[in-house]
Amino acid sequence: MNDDRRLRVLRAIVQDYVETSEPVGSKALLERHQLGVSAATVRNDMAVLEEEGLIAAPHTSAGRIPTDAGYRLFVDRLSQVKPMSQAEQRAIGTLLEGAVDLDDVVDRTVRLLASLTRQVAVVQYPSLSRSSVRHVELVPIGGPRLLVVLITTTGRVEQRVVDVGTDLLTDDGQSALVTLRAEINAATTGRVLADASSELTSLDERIDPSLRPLARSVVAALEESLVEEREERVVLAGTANLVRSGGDFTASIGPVLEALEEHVVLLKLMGAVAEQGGSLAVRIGAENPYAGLRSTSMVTTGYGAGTDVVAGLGVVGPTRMDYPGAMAAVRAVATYVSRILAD
Amino acid sequence: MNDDRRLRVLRAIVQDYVETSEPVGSKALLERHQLGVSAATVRNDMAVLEEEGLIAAPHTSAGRIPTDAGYRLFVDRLSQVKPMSQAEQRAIGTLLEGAVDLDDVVDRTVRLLASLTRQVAVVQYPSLSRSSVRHVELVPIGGPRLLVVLITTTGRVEQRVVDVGTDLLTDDGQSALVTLRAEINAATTGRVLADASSELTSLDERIDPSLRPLARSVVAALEESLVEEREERVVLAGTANLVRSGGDFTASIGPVLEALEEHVVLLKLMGAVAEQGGSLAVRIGAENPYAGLRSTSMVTTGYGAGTDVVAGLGVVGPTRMDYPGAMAAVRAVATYVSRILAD
DNA sequence: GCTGGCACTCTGACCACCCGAGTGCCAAGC
DNA sequence: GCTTGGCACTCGGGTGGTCAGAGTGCCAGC
Repeated sequence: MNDDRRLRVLRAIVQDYVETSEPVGSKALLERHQLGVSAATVRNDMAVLEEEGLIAAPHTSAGRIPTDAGYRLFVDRLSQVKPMSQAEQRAIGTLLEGAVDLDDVVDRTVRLLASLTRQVAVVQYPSLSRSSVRHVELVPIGGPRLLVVLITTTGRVEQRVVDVGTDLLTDDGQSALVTLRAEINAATTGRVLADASSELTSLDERIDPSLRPLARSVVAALEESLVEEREERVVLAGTANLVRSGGDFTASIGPVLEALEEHVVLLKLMGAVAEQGGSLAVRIGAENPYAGLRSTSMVTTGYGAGTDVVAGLGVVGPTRMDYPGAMAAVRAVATYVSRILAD
Repeated sequence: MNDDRRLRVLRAIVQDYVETSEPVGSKALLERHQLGVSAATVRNDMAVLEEEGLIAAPHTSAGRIPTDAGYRLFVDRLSQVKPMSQAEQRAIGTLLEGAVDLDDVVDRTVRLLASLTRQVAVVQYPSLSRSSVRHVELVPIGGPRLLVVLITTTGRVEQRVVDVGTDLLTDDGQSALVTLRAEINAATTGRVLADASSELTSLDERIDPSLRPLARSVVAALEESLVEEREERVVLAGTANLVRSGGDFTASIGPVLEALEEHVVLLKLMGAVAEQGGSLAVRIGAENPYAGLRSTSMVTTGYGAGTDVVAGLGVVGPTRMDYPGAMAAVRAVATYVSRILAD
């Protein structure tokens, strides 16, 4: 009973504080929520909550604000992700379906997420290493030069030009190419890039010895494309929301902006999420391993073509953030993007 | 004589204000510059400069700060672009030469520019419409499906898949492709994209009638790639510098961030510069047509492969900005990037 | 275990004050 | 005719005091 009400008080405090961005006192709470008890009782509850480290008072005679632990409890047990309205769902769908290519999908997604949540949105480009091979193409482009094209399930296209040493425009060259192309596609199509890479190394033994020199240069080029780390990219939008976000940390906005420019950091955070199976992850304040983001929270999730998680997306904002709203938006957007990438 | 000294005073004011970001008074000026006259004289000069609208006093008993017009005069007549040191030049060169592809070049460039100037750096992706065709490749990828690849002189690769209606893996199909590929490359290689596009439309008449259906689908796909507007992209770095930039407009940082997110706006501004021949352009404060950027200045220039201007780059910062330094950095970086893209 | 009441505390707003930086102007000097 | 030293004036910003309000903790009673 008692315990239960205390949690209701905590929830009310979080909600009010998120809305007003001012410390909330016992009286204000009573006015805005039907708690059915008096201010004094609420005060007692608050005292207990403070002892438990869930809320804190900036100074003696101000209201309370939730601590990181308070938000954590709120997110874990006191809130449910509020579903997006039909209209919002449709809006998301139609906006994203208008995209013409991968760049455009990512661009639209990040802007959409920023405007839905009024926070900073972060979208990771579909990661090469977690996507799989759709097709490999070998294109002779004059003399001994060959264009090796790798197309992934996420729509990304990587290409390399290699010099294979022998003229490819002869009949022999052509037929060698046809064989090799078939072999390579048989070995790699549909596989995750890492697997494809290991398949390729064993290809050498299975193939006709006369083709080996050619095969080796092509495989080398492909491996390069496959292990490519640098292609891990993220895109941001809505950084302006940081300053407008309620004067929360207007002062300390600098470090946050700096942290956001460190794409590597963001990638790490996204990556960690994607690993853990793609469900919604919330990182609150100091839970964040990176100093610059200690005063912020992140809501992230994985997305990908169909059910494979190939990248992450999410939002970054002040710890005083509308968690249910952000979680709903992040989840909804991820679902739609995944659906679109599946094509 | 008189006039001359007055300009020296203006220059001193600009320099001091840029450095200290505090209104500069007559006494402070004397301490830091050898003007050879007394404070009273400087005061008289200041009064005149104020009448001419080149400087202004925030309030009665504070020093003066330059107006937009004052900065303009400073940039036009009182400053020379200070050359970068040998060491800096080398650093720029080696950093940029390490880039592995176009994305990487742009990424490194924008970060470099941000850290050199400690401002927000903006780099436009080499614009498709102003670059030219390096090579067109046609790749059959099974059945009637054909991958059309367009490679530009700036290293950008665009591709489209088209369904041409007939099977291409037959002997007839192959030889048709070879012919068409040769024709298309002959017509387009080396041409600016717009020209290439018009060449293609006339190709239809010259080609063997039996190839026309095939040619038409390929040309249609190419045209799509060629006119592509959406590919106009910009990349930003150093937004954190905005807040750290001396508390200048810490309050009004929001609108600026918003304006910077409007990539279209930035593109317009860059575009305008590129048009006018690629020389260094400086836009000061209210000279800027976009409301959000009224309190900022931009230093921009064009760059491109060799001498062709294909895109713009520059920095955005407070009007109180180190113009000579920014101009030097922008120019130097543009030169190096152009050189690298020329390969 | 809840409630009303009361004394206490702290912040933030408001105000008055003063100091110092900086100005404008003037009369004298080169 | 420009330059200079001098002087009165102005105004912003910092300091310190006061006050009201919001909020708390605690206690005694139901």
